Amino acid sequence: MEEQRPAERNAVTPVVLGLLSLAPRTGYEIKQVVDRSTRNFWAASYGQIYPELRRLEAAGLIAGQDVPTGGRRRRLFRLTPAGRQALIEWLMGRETTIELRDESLLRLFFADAAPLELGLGLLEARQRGHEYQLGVLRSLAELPGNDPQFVELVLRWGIAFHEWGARWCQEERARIAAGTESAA
Amino acid sequence: MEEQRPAERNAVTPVVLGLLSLAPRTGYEIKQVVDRSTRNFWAASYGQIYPELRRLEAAGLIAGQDVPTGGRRRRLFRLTPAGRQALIEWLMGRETTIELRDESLLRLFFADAAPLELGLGLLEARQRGHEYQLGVLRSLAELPGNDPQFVELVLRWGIAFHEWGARWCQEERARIAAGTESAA
DNA sequence: TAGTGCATGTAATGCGTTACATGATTTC
DNA sequence: GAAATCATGTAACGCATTACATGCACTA
Repeated sequence: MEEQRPAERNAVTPVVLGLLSLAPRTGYEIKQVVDRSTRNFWAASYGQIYPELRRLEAAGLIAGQDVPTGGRRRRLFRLTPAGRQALIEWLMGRETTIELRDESLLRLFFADAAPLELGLGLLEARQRGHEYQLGVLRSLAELPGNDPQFVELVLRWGIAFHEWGARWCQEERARIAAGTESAA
Repeated sequence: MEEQRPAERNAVTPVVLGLLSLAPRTGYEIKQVVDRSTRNFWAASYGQIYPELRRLEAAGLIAGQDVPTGGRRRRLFRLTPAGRQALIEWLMGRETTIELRDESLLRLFFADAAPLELGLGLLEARQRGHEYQLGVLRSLAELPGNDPQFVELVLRWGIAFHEWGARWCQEERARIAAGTESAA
């Protein structure tokens, strides 16, 4: 028996619909924008994007038109009303996947197996990682042109998160160092 | 031409080595511990753990012995000196993968496509998620028995992170609500 | 004219989860 | 004696990344 497929969304569906809700784009452009914006909390690759664009067009959620540049073929997609509806339904969705794979935390977790200096070094490296990301995001925020408020909100989240993370590492390093002194 | 494989580590290698550095365990127990500790930042499944245990034993990094409980077979693994060395080398490693897949942030990012109340609802839902995780981790922290200091450090990280995250959501909700009032 | 960027697309690869199979032991 | 838990193990599945193939356009 064939299953009914209401929309059959997958991991890239919301990214494609969402980005097209902000502006019409080609598959190539979608990938570029993802790499400069959502990549840090939601990645997507060509191998997902192009098949998904065809699927969503067949489902009537997006509409593509050929807009060649000279002899170079180019297909621009825009969101249809049905697509906007699907996006909003996803926004209202209940279940929410959140997954983290953080090797830096894993190293910290097992740092008791090595001398204390190694653990302190891990904390310092983690702090530097936060500070680096902070630099990237801050330069993004300083770029001219104002984003929609929730896009800007998420950028602010990233900045605040890395600020917090760097501070936390700093404080814990001081804490451990202080504990070592009194024990010595 | 056959490649030289120095250790051929994969994603579960450090978890297995690390957990066995704390205590000898069976594959089943490793899975249990992972699900109660590292799962939130580094997951592992049976399909990875059991093959990896055999692989690591063949490589001499861990040693298994049969310790049946009555007629139920049971194989306990412990770290060898070579395994401890491999763990420390991983701890000193330079490249560090950090990946996040956070559908809640993705929804926020695209919330401009819907009425403002929906975006505020997303922030509130995110805050509740943080508060829920906070409850889980706090009850973990209150459990008797003291963990090694870096294990405890990572638990503190989780608690501090969710405290920060909940506070951030709260503040941004207030911020947006204030902005709406003055605009009205 | 060589190299980079725009643009589309797919095949192969690798990996992790899910689901299932098996069987013993403990608990209610 | 039924259900839950301990314990091991693997096959199938789904999914995402990587890598490659193709070809045009721009620029140094």
